[in-house]
Amino acid sequence: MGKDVNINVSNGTKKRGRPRAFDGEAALNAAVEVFWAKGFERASLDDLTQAMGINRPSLYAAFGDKKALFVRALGHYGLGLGSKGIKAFDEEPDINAAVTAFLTVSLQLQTRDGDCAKGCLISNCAAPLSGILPTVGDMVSAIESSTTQHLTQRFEQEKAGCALSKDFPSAERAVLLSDMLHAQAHRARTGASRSALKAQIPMRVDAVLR
Amino acid sequence: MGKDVNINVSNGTKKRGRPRAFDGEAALNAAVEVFWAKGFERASLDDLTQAMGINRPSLYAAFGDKKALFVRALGHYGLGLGSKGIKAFDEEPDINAAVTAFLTVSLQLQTRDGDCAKGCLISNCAAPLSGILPTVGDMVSAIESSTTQHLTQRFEQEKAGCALSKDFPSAERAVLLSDMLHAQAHRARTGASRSALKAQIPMRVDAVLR
DNA sequence: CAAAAAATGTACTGAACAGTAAATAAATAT
DNA sequence: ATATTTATTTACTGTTCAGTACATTTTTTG
Repeated sequence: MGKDVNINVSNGTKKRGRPRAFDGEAALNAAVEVFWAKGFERASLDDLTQAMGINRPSLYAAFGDKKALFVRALGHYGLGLGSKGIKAFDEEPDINAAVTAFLTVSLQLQTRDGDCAKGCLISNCAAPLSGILPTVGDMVSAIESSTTQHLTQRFEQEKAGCALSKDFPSAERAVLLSDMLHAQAHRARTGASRSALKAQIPMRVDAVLR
Repeated sequence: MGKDVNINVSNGTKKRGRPRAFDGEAALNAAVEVFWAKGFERASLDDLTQAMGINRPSLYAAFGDKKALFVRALGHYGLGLGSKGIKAFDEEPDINAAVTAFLTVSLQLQTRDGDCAKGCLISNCAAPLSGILPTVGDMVSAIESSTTQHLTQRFEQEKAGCALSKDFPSAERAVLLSDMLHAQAHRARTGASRSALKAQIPMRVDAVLR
């Protein structure tokens, strides 16, 4: 298979030993899908190794045990798919359009086509584990407070630019917008259709921006 | 043990056979606690039977299998603990106080003292199972749409009584209030303190009532 | 061309788990 | 009294699962 040369990116020297036959990022993407669809407990190692296209010892060597893999998958999701909403938010110059884009892009993810998992890996799979795998609870809190801070900063900028009134409670509304995201994920998980949730976005935007 | 007489409540005639040595409602309450704390998959039958104070065959005879027990526990929670918020809502004549009470009483439940489970059995344990145990998804939807309808009716009454403006979008705001409940549960589950969440209640009430 | 290092493939292990069989106990019905 | 019905007790069954031992393959180092 692998006719590649092992390159250690940090200093350019070649790595000893047999090279990996799989792409770590692609494997993580596959793990995300499995955990997202089945949750932590129901995702068996057979499910994971099959989806990731690697065998068990490779998984353990690369990622540690199942809990560590879940943590890696969660972080990968937070930086990848899970951040698409906030990126869309950043790209909209108008604050109303930005909040709308945040919810709309997130909704696309929460109600994907096909038989893939609905909802959100963080809200629906990781959060329920909070009391059980302590690392997971801390990670969820960290991801969310980071998002909230980011939203708060943007609201403060808009106040400076007079797009929002001077007494706009930025931090509170950032929490509220984050709550809207979780609520949307909850509805998507429990079967609400994309069109039904899309119709609710103006109401949610209004709740955030007054 | 049981020196009781078997009474069939429906017609007063005595029931054949050995009487049950346990109280079905108390057993369900115990099952609720176990599922709430551990989730469906991590709650083992040893956990359940120990907490419920019955042995395995009695559990299977009384409730069916583990899935059926979860469904029963979920329904029991929905009618019992899970409805305390809506009851508090109904008892407050002022609409602002009612919405506040709805969130406050729910928060007590979501952040109980001791080492018991935080959050909500519906939001944090049942909803994640939606795609996996179809019955559960349908039950969650049913419980929530019932709550939303109830809230909507009250809002409409308040409009008739002029406590809310004529153009108040009752149905939308009922959904929004239900969303606030889920968001609070999510925060509680992931470690937010009761006092921190209590401080956010006025903001959430404001989002619902304008 | 060895020797060392690192990854892969196969097959296994011990534990935990959901569900059940069979015997026993406690009540009512005739 | 005896039979019938229903619940409890104990012990078991077959399966699934996370994690690992061991041999093999592929690479770099000397």
